[in-house]
Amino acid sequence: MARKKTKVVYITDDVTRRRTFAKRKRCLLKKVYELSVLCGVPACAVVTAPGEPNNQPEIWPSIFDADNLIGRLRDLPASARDKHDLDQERFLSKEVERLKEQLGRLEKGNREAEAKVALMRCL
Amino acid sequence: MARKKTKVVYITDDVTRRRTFAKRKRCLLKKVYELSVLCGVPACAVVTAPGEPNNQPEIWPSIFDADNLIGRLRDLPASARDKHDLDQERFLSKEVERLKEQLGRLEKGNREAEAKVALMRCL
DNA sequence: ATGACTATTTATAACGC
DNA sequence: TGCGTTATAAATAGTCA
Repeated sequence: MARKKTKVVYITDDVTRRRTFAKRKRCLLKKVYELSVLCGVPACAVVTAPGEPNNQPEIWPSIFDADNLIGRLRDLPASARDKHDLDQERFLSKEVERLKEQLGRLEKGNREAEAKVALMRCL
Repeated sequence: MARKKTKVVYITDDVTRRRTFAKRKRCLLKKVYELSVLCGVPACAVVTAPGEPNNQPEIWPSIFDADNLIGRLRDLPASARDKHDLDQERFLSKEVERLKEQLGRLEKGNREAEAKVALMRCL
């Protein structure tokens, strides 16, 4: 994104990819930290590098915080279940549906498409 | 960070903080997406805004992926986490396996919820 | 508050060692 | 393979519509 505008596609050259990974990972975690502090909100990020040498997973703020935060979110719908069964039923059906789609994509090994779709949901 | 260099401290002004939150959250999720695609690595981010209006947690790529990724790291023995890594193929296989287990649990939960609703209709 | 618009600060791709 | 440096691309704080 500097000297030259780059497309968001997998970097095939090992050296370049590892270098980009290291740089961007660092900045990403910094951004998560800044957002968390500036806005006083819980946030976490996890990045791993399977298949790479020296693949320490990077987790911010910590694996415990991350696990805790995500676990809480995951359990939220469950706690609402007792009070709103109809909503919950709908929720579960949707989640199962989504998981099935996800499963299909994973089996095809099409993670990029999945990532794009996920991003579109967020933007 | 533009017009004026800002310190990384909690933004007390509600309007400013919410605006900053919205802008930065969007960019952050984009960064996670880019890193994931550029380097072909699993990554996730979670951001929430408790106490704010419209505080849907933002999770990328999805809560299941995030939970999966973090759970996997948590469950890994420290030695495996530090020294070695799964190659991409084994990684994907494991992910699929885990998703299938999750799918089974969800379906079970869904059946139970459906049964509950059906029961309520009779009472 | 929602979106567009800069002036600046940051992030970073390509180099250089 | 790793670090600095530098020229660009991106992000973004403040502002106005």
